[in-house]
Amino acid sequence: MKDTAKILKENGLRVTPTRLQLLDIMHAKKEAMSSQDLEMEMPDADRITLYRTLKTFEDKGIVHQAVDGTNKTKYALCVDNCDAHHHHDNHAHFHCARCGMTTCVENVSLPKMDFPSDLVITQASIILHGYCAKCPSYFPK
Amino acid sequence: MKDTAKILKENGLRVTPTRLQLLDIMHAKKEAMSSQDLEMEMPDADRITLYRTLKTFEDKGIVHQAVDGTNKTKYALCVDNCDAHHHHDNHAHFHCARCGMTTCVENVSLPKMDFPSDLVITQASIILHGYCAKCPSYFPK
DNA sequence: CTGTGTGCAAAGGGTTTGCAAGTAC
DNA sequence: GTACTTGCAAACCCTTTGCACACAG
Repeated sequence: MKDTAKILKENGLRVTPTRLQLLDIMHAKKEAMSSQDLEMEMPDADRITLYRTLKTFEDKGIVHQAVDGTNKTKYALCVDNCDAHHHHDNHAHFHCARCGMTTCVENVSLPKMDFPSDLVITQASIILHGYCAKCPSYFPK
Repeated sequence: MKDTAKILKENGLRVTPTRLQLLDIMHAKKEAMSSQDLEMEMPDADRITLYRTLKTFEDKGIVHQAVDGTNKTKYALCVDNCDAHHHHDNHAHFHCARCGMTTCVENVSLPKMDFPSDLVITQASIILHGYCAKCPSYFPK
């Protein structure tokens, strides 16, 4: 059985062409993708089905939303330790100001900080803005 | 001249009731506010004018968008060192999972981290999720 | 066969645009 | 008076919902 199919089965989901293709694409592209990005990659798929599939995957903990400061909902595959009840999306997200690409940056973890004592912090995310390796910087140092 | 009016003049904007009221409200509330929040605070103002005013303020560097992970655009007054060309919104944003309130947390600065060397980082933001002082935690420690 | 998944149409919500009337300066 | 602002209507996304048909198991 293909890996992608296995992921679906493990989550109690039926194996359909659209779901397989969506998983394949998200696995191939390392970037976080918006619905529109995915729509362009999957011209044959129905847009509504795409929305529903993404929501289903999100509920099952297969994908998570990646916030990159653009106010566009983007999705990325979850790492292994996510499940339906709790997302562990503690890595940083990098957003390129030029090409708009968003990637997960695994090696940046949140350092210890002094939070205001009246706040209960359950999760912290980091968004990095800048220019990716393929895009020249507008403001070279 | 009122302070709020001065801000407008300094940015080459005409002093109008809507703009004064918007600035007053955002100054009074310390929280980051969405268009809908502002609309409720300003029942007399036209929604479209509100959108345009926010965009104008953003262009002039008077307000900035505060990303809090909710995919809702929220706005907050800029600190002094913002200008039209460059926002310096390096403080953290806290979002309460219960009441939805978003505030700027001034005292949390981004510690030094090891970023991937092929990325040029121009700005880093921190989003803190949790429960504010007014909201009891769902998961008490 | 049974329940899940899909596709189409339509509705919903937030945001932007065009244009004429109103207003700050 | 002139240019900037506003207000209304309409358009424009993006996303969700309803429902009948199709398909995986």
